[in-house]
Amino acid sequence: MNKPYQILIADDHQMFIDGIKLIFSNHPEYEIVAEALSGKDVLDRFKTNKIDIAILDVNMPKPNGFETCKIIKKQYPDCKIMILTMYAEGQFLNEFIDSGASAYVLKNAGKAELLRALESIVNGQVYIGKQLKLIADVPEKDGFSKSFSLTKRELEIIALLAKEKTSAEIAEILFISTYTVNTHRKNILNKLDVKNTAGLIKYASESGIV
Amino acid sequence: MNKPYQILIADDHQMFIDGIKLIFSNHPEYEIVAEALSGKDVLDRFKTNKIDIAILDVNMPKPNGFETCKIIKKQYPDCKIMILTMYAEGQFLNEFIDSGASAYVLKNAGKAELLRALESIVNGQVYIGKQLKLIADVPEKDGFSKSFSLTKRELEIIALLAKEKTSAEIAEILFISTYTVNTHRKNILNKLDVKNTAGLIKYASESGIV
DNA sequence: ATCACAATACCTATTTATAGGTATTTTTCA
DNA sequence: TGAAAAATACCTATAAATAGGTATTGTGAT
Repeated sequence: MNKPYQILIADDHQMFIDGIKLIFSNHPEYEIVAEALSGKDVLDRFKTNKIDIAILDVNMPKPNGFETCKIIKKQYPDCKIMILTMYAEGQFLNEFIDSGASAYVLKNAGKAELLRALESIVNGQVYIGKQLKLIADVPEKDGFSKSFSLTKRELEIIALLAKEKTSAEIAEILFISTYTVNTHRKNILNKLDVKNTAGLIKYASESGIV
Repeated sequence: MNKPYQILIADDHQMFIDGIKLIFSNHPEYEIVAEALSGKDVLDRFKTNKIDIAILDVNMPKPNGFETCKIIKKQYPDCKIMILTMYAEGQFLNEFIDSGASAYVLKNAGKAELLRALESIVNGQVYIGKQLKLIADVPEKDGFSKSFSLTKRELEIIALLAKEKTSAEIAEILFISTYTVNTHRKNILNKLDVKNTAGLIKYASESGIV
């Protein structure tokens, strides 16, 4: 086997770092050689360790994930970087593209997706978490660029539809008019280019947002 | 109707117990007659209650799920036991078989699977969660995969619903009456214990049917 | 041969979803 | 601050789904 990839993990919560370490514990192709609790920490670790892949939390203190990423990329252009984020916020997409990172994944993505993202990275590809792709205008790599972006509200409504709620029930839960819910549903169906709720739920399920 | 099955739930997190109770709240065929927060608790409850089915968390304190299970089985061989686990860990499979339990299900399995597992149990079958079966290489004895008892026709209709077809379209494709399609849909919703097509497609998607 | 189940079909009533609009207010960002 | 995007709301009409039934025919297993 090749030498394992040397990985740095950075997050301001030690527990989260431990969780990630656990995932890697039975994956000898990756070796965690450094941990950091802040952006400044990360840069220090880079001075003493050889890092192949850095996994950075967006919401890290001092220089945040994206800022840290840019600095690293300038000094160590060969290092691949994965950005982890807590919430599916679309506005960070531009920052992500700017930062030069190779992967953008939700924290609650689960083990399988984390490993898939790493695999993409080591193969020189860019990986964007499925949930994040839904809310961002990301061109699909296979020519057909399905370009849509679901808003926060639309994602809320999808989540409730997946819980078998009717428009009227959703309206009550969100304190808005049933008319509004139906408008949102109309827009969602158009954006995702599906014909009905069945298609919508199937799409959402496959994309990992429900 | 027959007398409801008397159920005990054991988990060291009260919130989880409450969640399970909610699932049963509109299933009068099951009645929760006891709760326990530890293995020792469970054994105490057995002394005062008649229990038909015990639902035990693996990671319970004192005697854990499997140990508790063995003790119960020795004293109350007629009691059926369902073991719940947080993670899809294969190494517990042997313990499960040893323990004499009747069902082994992931905690995040969802309502439908929980109910299906219970149905299997009361029919004297052994049920192993789909995700667990995948990692455990359990031979497909007759009855395992059939436990959710969807008919061939019902599966066809689910597949077409996932392709965004309406009842009328399905009727045309299958050369049957729309009435018949709707009857099937009614039966499917009942069997899977979902409220509408959204729930149906979500379930089908999670189960790998579509 | 009979029994259970699957598949079929029909009926009615009600609820919910979809499709076509228009239009105002609020938020976000350049 | 001004434009764009998001969220809101309303209206109407039709299509579709859901829920409650009942009932007949085919089919495979004991």
